[in-house]
Amino acid sequence: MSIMTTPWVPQTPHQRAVLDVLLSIRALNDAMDRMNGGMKDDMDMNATDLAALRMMIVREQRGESVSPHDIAKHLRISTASTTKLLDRLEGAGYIERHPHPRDRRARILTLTAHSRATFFKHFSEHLEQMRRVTEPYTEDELRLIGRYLTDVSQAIDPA
Amino acid sequence: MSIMTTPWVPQTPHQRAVLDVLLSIRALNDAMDRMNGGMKDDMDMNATDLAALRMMIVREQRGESVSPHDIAKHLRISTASTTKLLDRLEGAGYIERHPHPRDRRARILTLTAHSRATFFKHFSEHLEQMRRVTEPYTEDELRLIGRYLTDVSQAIDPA
DNA sequence: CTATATCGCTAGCTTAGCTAGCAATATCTC
DNA sequence: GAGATATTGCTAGCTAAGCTAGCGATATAG
Repeated sequence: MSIMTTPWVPQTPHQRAVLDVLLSIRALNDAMDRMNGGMKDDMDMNATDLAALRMMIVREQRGESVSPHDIAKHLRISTASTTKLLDRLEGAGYIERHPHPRDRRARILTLTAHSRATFFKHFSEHLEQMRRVTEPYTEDELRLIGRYLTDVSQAIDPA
Repeated sequence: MSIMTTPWVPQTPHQRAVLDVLLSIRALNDAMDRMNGGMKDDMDMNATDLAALRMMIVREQRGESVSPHDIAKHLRISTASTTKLLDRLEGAGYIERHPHPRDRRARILTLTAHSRATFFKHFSEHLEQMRRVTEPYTEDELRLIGRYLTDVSQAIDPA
């Protein structure tokens, strides 16, 4: 059985360490599921809408713009579902739809200040706990960890 | 704005490093959203059912048993929705409902071999990529990373 | 032993995702 | 340029998945 979920038995301490890290990533995924579940309750929002918000926050941080199509691709839902999702988010004052400057079919989506504030308000408790466990590490260690996390993100989602 | 989503401006290189790590965790969460979206498509399954499966796999790895109630709490859905979810998973041959040995009201849920095999089959490509980026790190580095990831999981979801 | 709480379920309602298809616009091909 | 084709986001109507209310069976507290 274990050979199915984790396809090899580690032969060396290094392989064992690799496996442990991969397992801890799965556990982290699971913990994040739970955190997202909690936020969805607290913000009175469904899981998909919250994931869309999270995606927009990440994109904004990178200085990238977001279109309805981007949301659909990211969440793997249809563009029709995306329209409804955006209606909900816009109705609740979380986002705004703006015309694209060059393509008159397209829209540019932006977060409202209210959206960022609300998201942060509900995320801050978790953030505080995360900061608490992060701070004890040295700068070099943090750089290593940051690099690894970025590597994994890219491995998981090359786009 | 940035002061809203990330409530402080780092003053020292160490604080900057902490912030970078926290941001990369958010990016990882985002990448996992996308990975889960892909798997849900490939396995022809909805996001919640897949999250339930993921949770059961993690619990199994820890040697813990899972009840319908555990699923409801984990995913923050009602027990009624959980019953339907379990009907779907059972119907598709992913799980089995067994009687609890001591409590005749309760059930014990188990994964089928088919379930583990299917999950792994669709997860393996991502796993391979993750292993590829993980392997170059030294044993000591991996232990550090593993420890941090476990810390963060616990910080996010103490239960 | 009675009273209360818990477990998982059913019934019926509501919400959110899907397919099909459209108008408007952009881009490709000649 | 002109016509064909592709893309963007939307509406309409259907299907699926979550919710509340409440139930029978069983366990536990007083």
